[in-house]
Amino acid sequence: MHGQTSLRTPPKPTDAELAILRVLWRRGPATVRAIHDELGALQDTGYTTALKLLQIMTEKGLVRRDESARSHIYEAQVGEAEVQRQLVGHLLDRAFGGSASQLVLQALSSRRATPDELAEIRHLIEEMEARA
Amino acid sequence: MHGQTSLRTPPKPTDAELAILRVLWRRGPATVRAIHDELGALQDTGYTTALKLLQIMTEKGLVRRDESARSHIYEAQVGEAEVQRQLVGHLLDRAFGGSASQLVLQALSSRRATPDELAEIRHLIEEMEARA
DNA sequence: GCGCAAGTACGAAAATCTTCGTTGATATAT
DNA sequence: ATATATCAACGAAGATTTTCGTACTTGCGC
Repeated sequence: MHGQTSLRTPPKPTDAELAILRVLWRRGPATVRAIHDELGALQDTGYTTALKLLQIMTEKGLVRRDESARSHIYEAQVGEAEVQRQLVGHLLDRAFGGSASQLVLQALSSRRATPDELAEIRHLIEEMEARA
Repeated sequence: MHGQTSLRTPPKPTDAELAILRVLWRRGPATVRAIHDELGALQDTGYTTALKLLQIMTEKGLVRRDESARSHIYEAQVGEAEVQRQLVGHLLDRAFGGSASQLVLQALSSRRATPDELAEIRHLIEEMEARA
């Protein structure tokens, strides 16, 4: 055959692809029209651009397509947490020499976290420390 | 006047550019030859590839070039922490909807941190909480 | 001085990513 | 049933990134 019906981990999504995945993760399966409308609030790209991206994402295995209806329904085929880990791991290697604490440090200095968030992170750390 | 002698923040470095910046951050100012040799341990690209990248990075303001000697000396013009914050901030927006705690969570599940690192992060959190 | 080694500059190819126009098919409203 | 709107497919242009090959320059050894 030819297409990427590979069983491997799908490639790292690009920026434009990630924007679409975020819509799918939030809204669940959707048509190109719905996705484009949702995106349109922030971006200003044409309908066929979203369509083309979704076709490419299907080949890459990032989304799955239900063609039973005239308006195809697209659904994320990669999980949000999975992709997040992939991207964080990539950044960790590329820019932080693998040091998670350095990344956390910069994350927290890059955005002021809310007290609730800080408490949440602290609990997470404490749990990990207890477990170790 | 033509080149980017802009006063603005330099653009986000690409992957290949970041690999070079990492060498410069670690070793300090260096020639193309030295950078290429250092890179060559991991990558397998030609000398002129590194040269071209450094020329482009100079235009972008990511590095500065001292042309006084025949072998030009390149030096990082952006700080490591600065770029790290830029990249983390970008990832935060693109993939985590701005939620630093979610990013920290995935960072720590993507790489197991050492007890020392965990303690370091916890102290950082406690400091931030005390300050708030 | 001459030739070789090492350097920079430049153009351009290859790969990837983003964007859209056009075409042809299908449903919908009148 | 005919016109209109909606949709998928496709090709291709434009942008960016990564990669070299080639040409030109300059220093150095002999």
